[in-house]
Amino acid sequence: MVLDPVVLASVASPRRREILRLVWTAERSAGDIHRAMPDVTFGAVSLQLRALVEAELVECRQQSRHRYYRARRDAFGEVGRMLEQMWTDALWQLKLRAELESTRRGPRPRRRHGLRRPKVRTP
Amino acid sequence: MVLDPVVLASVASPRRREILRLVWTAERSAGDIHRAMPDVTFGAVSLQLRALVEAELVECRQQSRHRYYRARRDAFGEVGRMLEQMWTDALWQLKLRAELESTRRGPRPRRRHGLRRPKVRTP
DNA sequence: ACATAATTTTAGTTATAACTAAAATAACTC
DNA sequence: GAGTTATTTTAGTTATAACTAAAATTATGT
Repeated sequence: MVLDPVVLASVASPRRREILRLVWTAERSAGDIHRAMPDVTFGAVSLQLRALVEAELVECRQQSRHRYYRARRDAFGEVGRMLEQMWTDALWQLKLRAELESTRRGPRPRRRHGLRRPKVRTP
Repeated sequence: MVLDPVVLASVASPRRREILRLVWTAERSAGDIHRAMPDVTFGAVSLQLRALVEAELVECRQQSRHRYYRARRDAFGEVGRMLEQMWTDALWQLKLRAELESTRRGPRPRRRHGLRRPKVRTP
């Protein structure tokens, strides 16, 4: 099995690597994954999960209201071992945060309409 | 040496992989590289070469009017072996062309000003 | 049937990668 | 120093990845 460009493109994104790390050894629900990534919206996580499923790198199982995702580790070939090795680095989280910050696209999160704090009256 | 995100991002681009293949085992001049890639302008090649040099994955030597580029193979770690393996695949060129087509950005090449064909008079 | 919870989908935004064309630079030749 | 060759740089274009907010969907409990 030769190195697949789809695998390369998928793991080149720090956000997708973050998700892959979470679903690498155990399955996790979408909400669970989102709670581990407080710097993005649920929608953004859902879209990346869809991309990973479409790339056939992650699979999804539905049970009641939840959807559980997990990595298809065998689909990564040698890259899988490299990722695992990467995650043993004590600094990987720090490096990941830095990369996420520096490569961020799209609008920055604004306060959601329904969660706006009520104005505090200054008497 | 752990897997470097810079290496990942660099080799995730099919255009840069194409260049890396050309400068992997021997050094080549910029013009030489461009002649092997007739679907892009010289400028585009030059910019990708600069990106690879800045990522410290390629080095450049100047001699008279030419600049010779070559890959710093040791900087790729395990990914280097994976690329080499990829290039042994009989279909890699075909797959690369397909990927280049499908991921193309920017304006399509237009006929250059100076190379415009003169109008043929229809008497 | 209705409310709630989990998740996806849609429509719109932003930043940027990857290109183009053309101008600029640098080194050589005459 | 004018012309030629090799290459880089600049300014502008285009397509798209990665996001947001909000609406829609789906399943479950009451």
